[in-house]
Amino acid sequence: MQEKPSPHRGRPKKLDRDLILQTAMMEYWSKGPSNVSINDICNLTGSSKPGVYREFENDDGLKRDALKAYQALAIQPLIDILDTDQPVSETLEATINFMTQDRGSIGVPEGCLYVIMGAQSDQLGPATHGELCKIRAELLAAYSAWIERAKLKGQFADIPTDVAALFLKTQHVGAMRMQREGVSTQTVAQVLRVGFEATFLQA
Amino acid sequence: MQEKPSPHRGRPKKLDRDLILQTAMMEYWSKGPSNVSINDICNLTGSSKPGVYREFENDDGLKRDALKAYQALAIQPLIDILDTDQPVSETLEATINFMTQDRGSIGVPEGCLYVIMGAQSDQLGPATHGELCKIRAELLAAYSAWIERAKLKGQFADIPTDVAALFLKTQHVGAMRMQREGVSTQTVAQVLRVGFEATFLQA
DNA sequence: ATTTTTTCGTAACTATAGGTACGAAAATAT
DNA sequence: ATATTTTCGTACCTATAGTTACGAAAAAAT
Repeated sequence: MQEKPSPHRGRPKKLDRDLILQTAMMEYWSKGPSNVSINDICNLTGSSKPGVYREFENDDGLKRDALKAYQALAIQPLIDILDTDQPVSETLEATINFMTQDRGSIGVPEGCLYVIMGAQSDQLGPATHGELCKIRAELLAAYSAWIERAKLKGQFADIPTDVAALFLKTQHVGAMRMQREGVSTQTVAQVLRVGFEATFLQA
Repeated sequence: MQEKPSPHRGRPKKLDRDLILQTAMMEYWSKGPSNVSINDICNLTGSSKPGVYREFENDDGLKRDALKAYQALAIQPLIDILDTDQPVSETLEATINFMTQDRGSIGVPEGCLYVIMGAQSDQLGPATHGELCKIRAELLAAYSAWIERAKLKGQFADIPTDVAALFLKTQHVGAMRMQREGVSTQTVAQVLRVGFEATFLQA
């Protein structure tokens, strides 16, 4: 574990890449990507503008990397739940719990940055857009794999896998949207349950 | 029916309010509200900028009125379908048909301006935001009333009406989102069917 | 004709966004 | 010490957004 893969020459690096990334992610998440400028990020982190551009190339690059950070923080755990081989009903419970967990208590904004960016992709650059596509594919793949496994257990309704995956993602996105609009956690969970149980066959 | 409630004095009005409104609505709808400037609207309609401001007060006012025009064009018909007293299965069919009708053939963009604006409300002014809330309330009320009627007929699952209304709206919004992302009309219809039939009890 | 009323549209203003030129600063290597 | 390398950050540039000041134009009323 090398502390510094440090270049042995030149002025030492001051810019804190990770601080910028975390700050950007949280700002985009809570205020919406279009309401956060590079200037804002600079002021919040004490970085200089050229520094940020040197590190992330441009606005698009910063957004893409912030989205990557978000995927690691909040999407991958969901995928992991879906990938875990456990009874169908337990996966459903775990998924609902994950989606409706209290955000305030863990110091994280409502909603989902991936969903927000997806709904505002008309204002994003090609790099961020590409990352969005990648995450969408990963999520759909995770849903599809889980559905296939549930089908083998005879616990999933007779619905084409691709359609079912889109359906589940619709519920997911809908939950994030409602959460952002201020619908109570309890209600969101109830709505999710309606959707998830619609595809679920009691063993 | 008075052709002109015309002011009898002053320079005659040249500005075409309706042309601006229709143009703005279509542009917002197809490109996203934040990708259409007042300048664009002026160029497209041959209006002058101060003219537009005189008529709509500001950007927010224009967006609000464009959204109103959209509601009359594309939301009210859906509410009318829900309000029509007909067998539950027929309402479901009509709704799915309405949501997945071919847009190209009737010269109208994919997706739904109301859904788009709702997903980008962090970039909208108070007037447009207020109109969004109004439409959301109208839609939820229409869904709720329909659900109550279906329940009386014994054709709706045992789900709290407010939860069911949010669930149906989730399907609606999801369909519009998928349509915008390029999912085929057929697939969107299939996904909608999964959701709608989940709440439907055969008579 | 002249005044009054209403609308017109050119040409500005202001703010902020993304983005960069460039010389100074801080470290190592010679 | 000097040269080399790397990063730093002030100060700027450009584009475009929303918005408006203001004098001209076109009609009706006097």
